[in-house]
Amino acid sequence: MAASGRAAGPDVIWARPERTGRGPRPAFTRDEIAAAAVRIADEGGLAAVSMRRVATAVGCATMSLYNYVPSKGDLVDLMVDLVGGEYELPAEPSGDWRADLLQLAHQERAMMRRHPWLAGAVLSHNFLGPNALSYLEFALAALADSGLDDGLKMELIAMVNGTVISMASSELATAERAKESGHTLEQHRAAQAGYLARIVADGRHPRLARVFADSSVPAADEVFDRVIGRVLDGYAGSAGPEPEGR
Amino acid sequence: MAASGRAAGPDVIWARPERTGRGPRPAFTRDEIAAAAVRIADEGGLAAVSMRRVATAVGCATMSLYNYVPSKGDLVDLMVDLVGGEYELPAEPSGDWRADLLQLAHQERAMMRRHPWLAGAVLSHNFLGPNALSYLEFALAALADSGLDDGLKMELIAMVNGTVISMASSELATAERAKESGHTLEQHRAAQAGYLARIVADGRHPRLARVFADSSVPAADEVFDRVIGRVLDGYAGSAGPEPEGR
DNA sequence: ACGTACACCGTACGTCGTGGGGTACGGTGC
DNA sequence: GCACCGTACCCCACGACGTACGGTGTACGT
Repeated sequence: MAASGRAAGPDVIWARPERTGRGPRPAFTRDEIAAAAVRIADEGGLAAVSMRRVATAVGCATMSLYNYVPSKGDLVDLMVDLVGGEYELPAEPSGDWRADLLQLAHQERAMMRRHPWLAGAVLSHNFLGPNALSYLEFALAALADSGLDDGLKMELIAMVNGTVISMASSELATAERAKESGHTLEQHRAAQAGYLARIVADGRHPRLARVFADSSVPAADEVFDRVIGRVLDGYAGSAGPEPEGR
Repeated sequence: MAASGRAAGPDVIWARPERTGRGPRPAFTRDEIAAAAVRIADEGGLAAVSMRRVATAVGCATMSLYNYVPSKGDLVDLMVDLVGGEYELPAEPSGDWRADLLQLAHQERAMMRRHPWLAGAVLSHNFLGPNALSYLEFALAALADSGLDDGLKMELIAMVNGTVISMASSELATAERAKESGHTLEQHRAAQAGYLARIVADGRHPRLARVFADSSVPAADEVFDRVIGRVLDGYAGSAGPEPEGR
């Protein structure tokens, strides 16, 4: 009665055991398959990840993948969590929660650049896999002595995450657009500037015109640090009633 | 020489004239087509938007759409900018820039709920169409007397945008997940809680366990206002050297 | 040792975006 | 007024997609 063709198992891929003990030994692991999918996505975008391509990459027939993964959506879940394992989480927080969160943000940004499909994937598949949970646990540990209550801790973590994703997305989307129109990034920027100049020339967007006139396009790295710092500062003042011995 | 099969025209859909004057009169306008596509996406997600479905919706053959739109990607551009026209921008800013930006954020959030596909679409197709430019112009006008320099104004606008999108995305992604697994939102939340409880039970995520234990799930609306307010506050202190009569 | 659950895979169905090419229409230049 | 030709329209077709189905062989639990 429930949905269409979902199997009887749980609807969370990580709650589904990888092996039941019966029958022939599987030739691969989920991680191998997910890793192959990640490789494909890294150099062709998420759209290039097809069951056929993943299958040939790992070396099996297309339909054999369905012995490991109930559907393609779950494969993307696995991909997201697999790259989530690339976080290098220290065993213990440093004691400076601002520095720790900034470090996490830097790592996340680097991951988004290594895996340009990641930003889009996490937004539509925001389920918490094991690696995401480890990340969360560490971030919470880093915020342990921040004075924030639990709700604010989660809020801040989500905020940092969202900010990183949104900054990375806009970077990546323009790069993507440039690539698919066959231009270099500079050609694309120039074309876009020309388009905007033509639009703005009608005089109905005076402020926009002034902003675009001195388009300095500041170094993205500095902007990133500044914005994340601002987010952290915004929460730093919200410490709870108990005094902290700073 | 340039790309593969791009037509000779400009690579920005809005720079392409809708009618050149020669040949038979077009039966539709781009806006009609985009509106049909929006209707389809509203009730089936962006994945439900196919050239065939849009064509039957407007009442023409599939391939006839390509007389109006060079590719499906450009159709999505048109869709994004079409709903961008739903902003109700006052003729003049109110004079309180915080209130104005909060108002814009509320409108944006409402749009994301009316059009659940929008969040994902703007992130991958972040090009500036006419309506997006009007939005930007108004936001800049609202920030005219904020004391922020132009770079910070744009940064703040992007930040508010990104925050709204990221909050909306996470809401929508869980709703989507619930729907496609055939559960109601409560069933889904319960299933997810059960999954997390089982994971967390191994004791290796103590802080996470505590956070999930008192999962209050606060009212989303309040959190939204609070977070946006925090973002605005974070920039309110960055006024430039010229004194403002606060 | 047996039975059976499961890994494997070939085939097939419906859908997708879109290229090619034929036909009818209607502004533009003589 | 007429010829021209760029454009709108549409049918057909291609390759790729996700995945349902059903058959075959293997190795574990009993």
